[in-house]
Order: sequence, then C-alpha cells, then structure tokens
Amino acid sequence: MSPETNSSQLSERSLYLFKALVEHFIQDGAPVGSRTLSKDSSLNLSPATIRNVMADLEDFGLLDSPHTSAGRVPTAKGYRLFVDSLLRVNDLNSIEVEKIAKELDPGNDFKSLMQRTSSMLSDITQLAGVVMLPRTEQSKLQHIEFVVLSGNRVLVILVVNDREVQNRIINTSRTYSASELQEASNYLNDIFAGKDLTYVRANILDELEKTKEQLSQSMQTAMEMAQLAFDYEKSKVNSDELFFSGETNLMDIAELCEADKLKKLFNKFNQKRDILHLLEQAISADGIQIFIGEESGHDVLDNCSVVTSPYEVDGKILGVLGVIGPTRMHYERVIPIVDITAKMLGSALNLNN
Amino acid sequence: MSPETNSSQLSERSLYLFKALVEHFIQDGAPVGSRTLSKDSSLNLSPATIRNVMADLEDFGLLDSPHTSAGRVPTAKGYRLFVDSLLRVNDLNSIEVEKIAKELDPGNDFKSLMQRTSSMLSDITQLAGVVMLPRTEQSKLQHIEFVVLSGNRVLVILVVNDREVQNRIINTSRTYSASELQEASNYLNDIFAGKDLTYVRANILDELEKTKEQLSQSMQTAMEMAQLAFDYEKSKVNSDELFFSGETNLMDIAELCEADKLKKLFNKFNQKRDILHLLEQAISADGIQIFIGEESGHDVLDNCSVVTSPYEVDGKILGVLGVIGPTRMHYERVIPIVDITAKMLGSALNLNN
DNA sequence: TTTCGCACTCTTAACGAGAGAGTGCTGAAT
DNA sequence: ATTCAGCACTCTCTCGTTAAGAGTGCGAAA
Repeated sequence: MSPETNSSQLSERSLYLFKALVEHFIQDGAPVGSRTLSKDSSLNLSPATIRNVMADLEDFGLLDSPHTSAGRVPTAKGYRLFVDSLLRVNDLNSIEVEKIAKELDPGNDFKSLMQRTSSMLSDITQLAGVVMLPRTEQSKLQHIEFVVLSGNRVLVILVVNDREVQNRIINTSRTYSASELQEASNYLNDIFAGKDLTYVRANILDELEKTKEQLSQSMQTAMEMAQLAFDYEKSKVNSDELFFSGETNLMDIAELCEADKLKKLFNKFNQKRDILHLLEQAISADGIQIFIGEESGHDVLDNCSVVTSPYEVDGKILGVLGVIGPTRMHYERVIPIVDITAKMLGSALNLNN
Repeated sequence: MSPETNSSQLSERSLYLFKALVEHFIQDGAPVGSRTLSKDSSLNLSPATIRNVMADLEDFGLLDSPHTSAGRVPTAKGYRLFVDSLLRVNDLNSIEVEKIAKELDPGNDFKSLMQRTSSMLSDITQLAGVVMLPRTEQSKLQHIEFVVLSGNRVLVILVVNDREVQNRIINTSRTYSASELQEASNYLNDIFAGKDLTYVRANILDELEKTKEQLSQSMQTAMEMAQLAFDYEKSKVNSDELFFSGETNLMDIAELCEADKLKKLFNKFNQKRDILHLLEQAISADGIQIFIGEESGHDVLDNCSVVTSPYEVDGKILGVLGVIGPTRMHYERVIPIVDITAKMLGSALNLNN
C-alpha cells in the first residue's frame, strides 16, 4: 500500500505516463484520455497501448475515471505518489525571489508582517494564503505598565516575549493615581519581569500574602492590579492567530465553484478552528508538508490540497505558513514558493530580534 | 420624478397593490403575476384589473417585467418608494432586543466590541454585517511610554483618545537604558499629554531646538525618541477601520449566486475601500439610511441594498454600522435591527467612558 | 508486446414539442 | 367609467429524442 510498493511494481514507462497524465490534468483540469496522452508523451505509443497502461494504473488506485467514456483523473493516492516521488520542483526565477523578499521586509509591526506574508503568498500563487502564529505556550513577561484612563478604568500594557504587546482595560473599584500605579508597576516589574506568565499567575496570590504582612500601600495596589490584569488574561481564549488572504482566488477554481461547497469552505475559513487544527499537525513536520484532498480529514477540503511549511528562527519553530488550493495545483511552483517564503520569513524575523 | 409626485399621482389602490407586490416579491424572490396578487390582496379584484394597474405602475417606472410572460418585479425606484413611503416597520420583539443587548455587552476591548457587533448583525439578519469606526481626525495624546526590547529596539506605546492604544517598535542608533527612557517618557508626557497628535508632530522640532540649548541629556533622548516615534506614525496609512462578518450568508442569496458576481462582491469586501466610501456617505445622514441597488454607485452592489445608521456617543457621531444584503431583503425587520443596534452600541460605548 | 479495428458506453449540445405562467387587448356587464 | 371574462399570444422551462464526440475495453493481428 505504501508508495514505494506501488512505484516499484510499476514499470518505468507506466510511471512516466502517469506523471505525464497528472501534469496534463493539472494543466487542463479535464480528464485526460489515451489519445491525448499518446500525442504529447514523446514516447511513441499508440492510444491502445496507453489504455492498457492506464488500466493498470487504475488497478493500483492511482487513477480514476469519472465515467466510462471520460479520460482518467488522478486519485488522492495518485497525487500522493506524484508529489512524493515523481514531482521535480522548479527553481524559482530570481525575479520571483526578489518579489517575495520585497514583501517580506521585516518592518516593525509583527502582525502586519504576517498579514503581508499571507497576502504575498496568495498573490503570487493565485491561491489562498495562510500564516499561522501559534500562541506560544511560553510567555515571558517582559514589562508591565499601567495607564490611568478616565473613570475608574486602568489600561494595562503587557509586553511579552520581547515582541508582543497586549493591552487590556480593567475596571477598578476605586480611583488610582498615576503615581500609585507607577509604583505598582515598578514593583511588579521588579519581581515578575522575565518570569513566565503562568508562573506569574500562579504566584500572585502568594505574593499578595507576603505583601499583606508588610502592609505597604503601594505593594497592595500593585497586587490588586495584577490580579485583575491576569484574571482577565486567564479568561481570554488562548487562541492561536491565523492570517488568511486570497480566499476569493478559490472562487475561480472550477472544481470548487459549486456555491454550496464554496460556502462550506468559506465558513471553515471563518471559523478557523479546523484549519488551525490542520496547520498544527504540520508544525511538527520537518519541512514542506502536503495534505491532499480528504487526507486532511476535513471533507470540506475534498478537492483541495494544503501545502505548508513551518518557519523558524534560530532553529526554533515559530509557526506554519502555506497555501490552500485545488488538488490540481501547480505543485512544482507552489512548493518552492512556500518553501522559500518560510525561510525568508524566518530570517526576516531573525533580523527583528 | 420625486417619490412624492409618484405617490400622489397614483391611486390609493395602486399603491396598496404595489406594496402587496413588493412584499410578495421580497418573500418569494420570484416575479409575481396578476393572478397571485389577486388571490391574496384581500381587495377582491380580478387578475385582469390588476394587470391594468400593474401596467400603470410599470409606466411609472416602479415595476419591471423580466420578459413578457413573467410576473412583475420592483425596480430600484420601486424599492425607493416602498421603503420611503409604504413600509411599516415592525417593532422588534423583546426577545430579539434582549439578544442584541446581550451581544453588546461593552466588555473591555474596543475592537472586540466592534467585531461582536458586526457578528451579531450578520447573525440576527442572516446577511452581511458591517461596522465602521472612522479614524478620528482628532487624536489626543494621553500617554506615551517606552519599553526597552532586546537589540537596539524600543517599543513605543501611545495611548490616544482615552481608549486607543498604539504600539510600534522603533530601531534606534544606540542602546538606551530603561531609566533613560523612563525620564524621556516623563518629560514627553509633561509637555505633550492632552495635546493633539498633529500638534505634537508639528512642535517636536521646536521643542528639540529648545532642549538643545538646555543640553539636558534626558531631554535630548526624549526628543530623539519622539521624533522616531511620530515619524513612524506619520508614514502610517490613516485608514479607517472596518469590521465585516457574515459575508458567507450572501452566498445563499439566489440573486447573487452567480460565481462571477459573488467574486467581485467579495473582492470589494476585501479591498474595503469602496465600502468605506459608501459608509462615509452615510455618516452624515441623520439616522437610518438605505442605499438601494445601483444607487450606491458601485455596480457590484447591483442587486444589493445597504441599510446603515450612524452610532453616536454624547451626540457626537462615532461611526456607522449596518447590513448588506439583497435588494429584496426584509426591510421591515432589518431596519429596526440596525436602528436599535446603533443606539445600543452608542450607549454601550457611553458606559465605557 | 504492441497495435488496429470495432462495438459499446457515456456525456453533451441541439432541437422541438408541449405545458405552464402571464400578459395585453377587446368587448360585454355592471 | 370600472371591472372583468375570454382569448390569442409570448416567453420560459422541462423533457425526450437525436446525433456527435470522446473514450474505453477487448479480441485478433502484426
């Protein structure tokens, strides 16, 4: 059942023809018949011979025919074999590499970089691009700051992991002065800076006990504020972040243009949950990973493939990015694009550090 | 040409029938014929008579027939008359009001409130919801704060207008210490807090000159940082913010389900520009405003209507929200929903202040 | 093993007929 | 003057039929 078994049991010629067929299908989207294949396969075989070969390939589960008199179409298994063993990936020409590099100018805003990356991916592939930034389990608190707003509201600013800024507004029971809050943040920064957020949450109560004994007003304030701030944090859904773009490109794809399917697909994008789940699988993969059709386990992605690659900084995987398109996509182009984008995003982020 | 002229020239009965026809069409989406109308119009007229009336209405440009033997369909002008003079808006039942109120729980996060409002709108109407928050021309700087990051990077946090937080990272030529930056922010807060951002930008250079004379190191630092920070701000596109949701609901609408139109529409949503422009027109309107079909000037919105209402706090208009759907939408339901949502969003924001 | 020829299957487009829906007009009834 | 029944007419939609086209599978020949 493994691709190896298949490819070894199939003759060189069969594989050559299979490859030609898949390429042809990817190009046209129409089932391809023996006659067509005979014409452009360069080995001079008659349609009849090719039919025999195709019958074999069908037995192996690599091809399928929609009906008796349509040509053959690759199955998911067929695509698998194709991308795993047959595909020769093109090198990107330098113009495209330029283009990618240009879009990946690190800039200053983290989210905007993710968004731009996703846009660029969809733009350059004419498919849907996606960039995931998983919520880091490890959140090192770097700095905490309070700003008094009008009313009894206080703005809490948390700087986490040297790049991420979280803002939240908390309603307090009484009015605090700016200097009180300044003291509070100084105190909190002293004891908690550099610590993990979960650690902070866990140890706030203990600290609160300690400070009670010492009875310092400023410390009391600090602790009250901190509790409010981190309670809020706790209640917040710890959702990963996902940046889509170019969904509309998928509307052009013939295979998907049934309104019904399209709607389901778009809903999936909106919910994000399932897509996230899919990408999370990819995060542990070593490099490019390709999900073909139903392989992903989501029937909405029936005729879709997802090409992903994790991106990393200093050997540490930060997230996953990729492209979603029809199974019949130009893998030989998409794969190097995703690959190089992941690498370049990695180094762009590295620069940022 | 004005609706008044129309309605005064048309008999009571004609208008009654017209209204019945529009309502029927909104319900079914199919052209409605004389026979159908005769059955459920309660005034007992034969189809033949009704045909005469409909011919008149067609002459007035209120109705149109797709072809000889299909029934009649309201024109844009017809819808205009309908919503302006004929429509009787339903009161919302209290359950729905409850539901809206629940979703509009102010919470703490501004953006999340906008997003939730938009979701709620699309959810409750089964159409696309949209909330616009125009970039306020007036941006009063409330607080500025610097945080040292690793490398020569400094995080600048700007609190503006008592609710909005802007973060940006700037790369500096040398390393600054935390205390230096603390001093700098103290200084900047002293002179610039409460001032308008444009004022701040304009006066930084002047201040820089002053401080040069005084030669205080900390002030020098402050000015350098501020320049960097506000230069960045300047370069940033001052785009309004737009929150969409429920776009996929539109895929169910028969009138729009041609893949081509749908794609164009979705692209418009993504670009946001045109939609923003449309909503900006609505911001000066007094209350509910309805754009019908091509009236909006965007041919993509051919079969769409946009129902909007500005929302305000303390009599000051903050933004616009609304619903986008097919021309043939249930105005009598949608209008009060948009209306009440705008009011409730206003008071939710008021609470926040 | 390859190829040719042939019968067979299935899809698609085109055409025409018939049903259904709805109109406009005319002329009679109210 | 309205209203309305009757009728011819128009247009769309559906359905069955047909013919063309594409492609297969298989048996027999090279």
